[in-house]
Amino acid sequence: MRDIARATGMLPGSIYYHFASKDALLVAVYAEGVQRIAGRVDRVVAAQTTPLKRLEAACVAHLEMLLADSDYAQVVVRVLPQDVPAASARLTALRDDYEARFRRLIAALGLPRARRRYARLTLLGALNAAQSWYRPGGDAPARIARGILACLREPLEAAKR
Amino acid sequence: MRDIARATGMLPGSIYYHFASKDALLVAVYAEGVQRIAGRVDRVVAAQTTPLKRLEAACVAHLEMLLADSDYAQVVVRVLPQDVPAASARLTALRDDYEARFRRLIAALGLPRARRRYARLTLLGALNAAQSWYRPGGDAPARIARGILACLREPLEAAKR
DNA sequence: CGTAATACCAAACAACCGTTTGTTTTTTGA
DNA sequence: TCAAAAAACAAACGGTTGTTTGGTATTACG
Repeated sequence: MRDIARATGMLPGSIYYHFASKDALLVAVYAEGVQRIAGRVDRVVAAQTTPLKRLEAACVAHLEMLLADSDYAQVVVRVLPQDVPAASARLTALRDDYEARFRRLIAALGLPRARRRYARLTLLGALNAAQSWYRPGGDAPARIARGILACLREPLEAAKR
Repeated sequence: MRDIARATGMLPGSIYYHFASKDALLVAVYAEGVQRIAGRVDRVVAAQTTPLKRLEAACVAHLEMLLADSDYAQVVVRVLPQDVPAASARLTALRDDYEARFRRLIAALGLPRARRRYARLTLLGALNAAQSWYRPGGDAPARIARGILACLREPLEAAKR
């Protein structure tokens, strides 16, 4: 709280005029982060027409936000609802609401029902994990997103070259 | 440190006879966790002969350790090297050493070079993410591991039912 | 203009944190 | 058996933490 106060040019106590507690501030930042990512994803998805193009656009936007807007994204990805018992329900709701976008995008692909859930969890898990191994020098976020999506599109055992 | 002392029946200061600092203790737990997971993975991999069976066995063992032996696994998965600057090199080395197993297992599949890296990162990212959404009621760890691996084996756009 | 809401300051509170120091108990081995 | 090494205790250290309280500028508005 003292670090945040210094960064905003306030004294620590002044924060409590705006937020009831540290946890409440955390939730506000989390919500803002989710909203920023969701906003961008929604925008780029709307610009595409085929189910696959829409999913790809979502993955690229998701990862670009995760790796660029890193302060908010760090909170959204690394803070798990169970880390903040006092707000876990609220955080879970925000996360579920966001991930529903990918549920719908994947459902549009026409996969068998049983595979949809794992496709979503695999995709989001792999994308989010990129935040921990990404280094600015290597592949650009958009390329990484497409690389991960390609792993789900082209079978592992095919195409021995 | 006080919680750990209580759990081990010691006073807080006594821990410092065994470990130089809190970070040193963290590294020791991390190393022990990696060793436990790696040991089990190595054992089950050795029992399989084909490249694909070996990779599948590794995924199942990895996830079973992650979801069952949850105290050590929690440390190994959630603590990132950059979280502990004083020990980040040591943690990175441990993690790289473990993940090299998957690098080799995937290389044995005969994928084109360019795809191997993303296949590994996608697979490990998706498996590790399961730790945050897994709930004891649902699919068993082994089934989840196979479900995730199936996402990389069967193309996304195929098999409309 | 003046008053009331808004925003922030100044200072402290109590609890908690990782760690150190000197001492005592327990275990080991010659 | 008895000295030495190992292990744990007892108590505190200085610093950090989230938060509260009462006062003070600043702004908005009837």
